[in-house]
Amino acid sequence: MFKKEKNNLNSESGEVRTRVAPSPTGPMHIATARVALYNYIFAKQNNGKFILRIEDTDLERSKQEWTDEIIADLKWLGTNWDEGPDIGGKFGPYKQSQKADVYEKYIKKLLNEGKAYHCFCSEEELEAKRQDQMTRGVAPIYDGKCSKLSSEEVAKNLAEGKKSVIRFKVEKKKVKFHDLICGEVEFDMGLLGDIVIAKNLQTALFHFTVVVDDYEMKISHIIRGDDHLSNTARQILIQEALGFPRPIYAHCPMILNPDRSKMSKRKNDVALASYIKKGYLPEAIINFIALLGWNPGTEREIFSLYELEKEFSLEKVQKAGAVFNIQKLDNINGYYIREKSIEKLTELCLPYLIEAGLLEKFNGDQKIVSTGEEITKLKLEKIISAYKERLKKLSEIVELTDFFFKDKLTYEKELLQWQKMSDTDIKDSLLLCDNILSKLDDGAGEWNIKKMEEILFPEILKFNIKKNYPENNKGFVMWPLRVALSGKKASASPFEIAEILGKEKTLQRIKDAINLL
RNA sequence: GGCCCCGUCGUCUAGCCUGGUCUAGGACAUCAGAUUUUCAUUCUGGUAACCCGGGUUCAAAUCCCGGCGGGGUCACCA
Repeated sequence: MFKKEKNNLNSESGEVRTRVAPSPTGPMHIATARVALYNYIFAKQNNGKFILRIEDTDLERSKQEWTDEIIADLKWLGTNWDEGPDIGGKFGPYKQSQKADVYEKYIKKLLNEGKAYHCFCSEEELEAKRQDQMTRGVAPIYDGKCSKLSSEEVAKNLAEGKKSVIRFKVEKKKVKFHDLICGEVEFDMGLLGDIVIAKNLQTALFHFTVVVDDYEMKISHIIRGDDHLSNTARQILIQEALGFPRPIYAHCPMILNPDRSKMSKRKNDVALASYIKKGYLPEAIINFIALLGWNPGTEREIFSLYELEKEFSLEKVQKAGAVFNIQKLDNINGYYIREKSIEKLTELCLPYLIEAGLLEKFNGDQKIVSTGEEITKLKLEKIISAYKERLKKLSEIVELTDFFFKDKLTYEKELLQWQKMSDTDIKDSLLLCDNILSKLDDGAGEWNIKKMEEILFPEILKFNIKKNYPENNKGFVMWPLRVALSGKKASASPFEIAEILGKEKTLQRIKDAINLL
């Protein structure tokens, strides 16, 4: 792949204005998030404006709830838009559904100038023709039948109320345009049929509304997905017919499934909302999607949104699609989790613990655990702290720490076994823990990790000698203790857990384990 | 099928424009080791790629041509 030639990224004159134009027909796609990010950053670095436009012309499929989700998602990412209708002092999104009159004006203009025409072909008729073309191995395009209708026939059909759509006459010529990412692109429009730009005067369709809105919103740069590359030529033709200036285009490569097809919900989780729910941090998502198809040309990989505004450049965006690699996302997310302060991380984890029913309600600083017991903010922070390094995503906090919030633990007794210990050995080991740890004076502040190590470690040595275990292998005591306290084979240090659990609960759990044997 | 785009480790990529410094660099994943009571973190090391074939050249991942492969798009969706 060759480097794109350098471009003056600013439009000829005036302000840089970019937009993201999702359609609210489902959850916001992760690819939309990336396109939004690129548009946002590009606008920021050029002192321009970033705009959100909801493309809800398809009334049947568009839903307000999805619009709400798009808004929430964008805010979550931190890619706020700079303009829009006033909604209680804040910027709302522009919505195409509210602009029918504007589109109608332009549709009429094209109709009057003979650049568009009414088409009375039925969908069945069209479908049949398409099938025929396909079987003959020709490109399935509209034959332009209705463009040949006389104005009398059209008037007659219209008067009869015959169902029609409005088609744009596609000029049979080559359309060439420059793309900031793809370079020079050329399409032969002779290969395309006349496109439907509106179902009727009141209902304009995608290709048309995009062109009109980008003009009316004075969009200077259109940064969007690669899948729109071939749409661009048609839209340029509509622009020309309407006498609009041509914006600057930049088509980003697709985000791919592992099999290299366009990332789709059938093969992947594509909704940004679902990543939010799983507990990915906005910093991580931003960083990760920015890197999907772009890199700074250095070996640096960690970027905040603010830093991206400084470093990002469209020239360094790849032309090839990029596979969405969840492992890399997890890695970056883990990094940002580790970067969080304990206070902040605890706050972020709280909703997950509550949703899982581990924590019930708040009582000022005290949180009520599902068992009815109260837990202090400090203790909660200790729990989170113990698991900070193990967290890849926030939702994992539940399975990692649930045992802190339960009364009784359930686990297989086999789990208590370290190497080839017999039940008696395990019992002896646990009895040792019970015996030694119970000596610690809780009231005197002795119940802490340091003290536990101090008194138990020498005893482990003796225990190992007595049992003929390798002297330095603390596992013969620590492993059964870990399982007794957590019920899990992977956990934080048993002492760390014991300290958080407190003396009473710790000893109780050790006894519970002994009873299992 | 037509048209368009793309092709460096498994994945994201640096290098390509301006050929030699590339025995191809980094990151994730993976493997091994260190630390450790487990997992994780951290650190060290390893395995692993220029799609193929021609051509140009003293020299090609880099330039040219041809194949092959992958993807996108061809709606009264966006």
